[in-house]
Amino acid sequence: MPNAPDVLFKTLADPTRRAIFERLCREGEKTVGALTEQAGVSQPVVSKHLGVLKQAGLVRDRHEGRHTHYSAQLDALFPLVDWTRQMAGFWQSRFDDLEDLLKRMDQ
Amino acid sequence: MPNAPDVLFKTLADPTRRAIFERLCREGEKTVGALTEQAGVSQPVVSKHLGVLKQAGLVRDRHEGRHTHYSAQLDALFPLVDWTRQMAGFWQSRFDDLEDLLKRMDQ
DNA sequence: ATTACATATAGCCATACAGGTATGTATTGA
DNA sequence: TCAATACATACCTGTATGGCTATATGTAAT
Repeated sequence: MPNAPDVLFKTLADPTRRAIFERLCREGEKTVGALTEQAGVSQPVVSKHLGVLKQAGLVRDRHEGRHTHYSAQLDALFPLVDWTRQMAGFWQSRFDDLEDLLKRMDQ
Repeated sequence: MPNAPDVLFKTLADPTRRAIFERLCREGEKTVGALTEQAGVSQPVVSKHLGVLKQAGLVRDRHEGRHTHYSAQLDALFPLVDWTRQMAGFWQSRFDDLEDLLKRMDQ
């Protein structure tokens, strides 16, 4: 049972795949063909990466005739932000604990 | 030439390794032995993961006799925060562009 | 109907890597 | 000095997966 951060880290760990996602963030909706032109890999590979991104909720697809338009779903990144915040939070609270300890020792 | 987000995503993509890092964030400095007890994998595997985390700058080690204490280096997460912010920023600016366009069309 | 085009799927291959066991290297203690 | 402990390294193995080509599917155009 992979949790949200797990899926996100795994999905974004591949440079090619992350580059596709970044481009969708920067430039908005794009077709598979347009993405393939700059991806440096074959069209089937791009399709596969888009499938993984979609599975992770990071992109949406919209069919229009024989074209498929993909766009980034930014809210899917929230678990990542949340995870980072948690890590920072743990860090901070341990720091607070230390401060508390030092204060108590000071008395 | 892997950039910072690349290394971080790759390093944190493995659940076992990320769990080790999370534990160091939550509970602070720990020895390899202590980490191994709860990691669910053998000691050599834990050592290897710690090596990867260290390579990524996510942990520091401190030698004390025959013990090695590892601790999380939270600032190493910054490129991740930065990357997320960038993605959100692109999204936002494209949104602003759209708003601008609509405003111009409104006139 | 037929052809061209856009994308998805299937199947294959090579490589990366997480995990294991065995062993090496230091350091402590008897 | 010798045994025990703590960790790191070496080496092997199985599996996951990113890449490819070939092909299927579905849509537009002629």
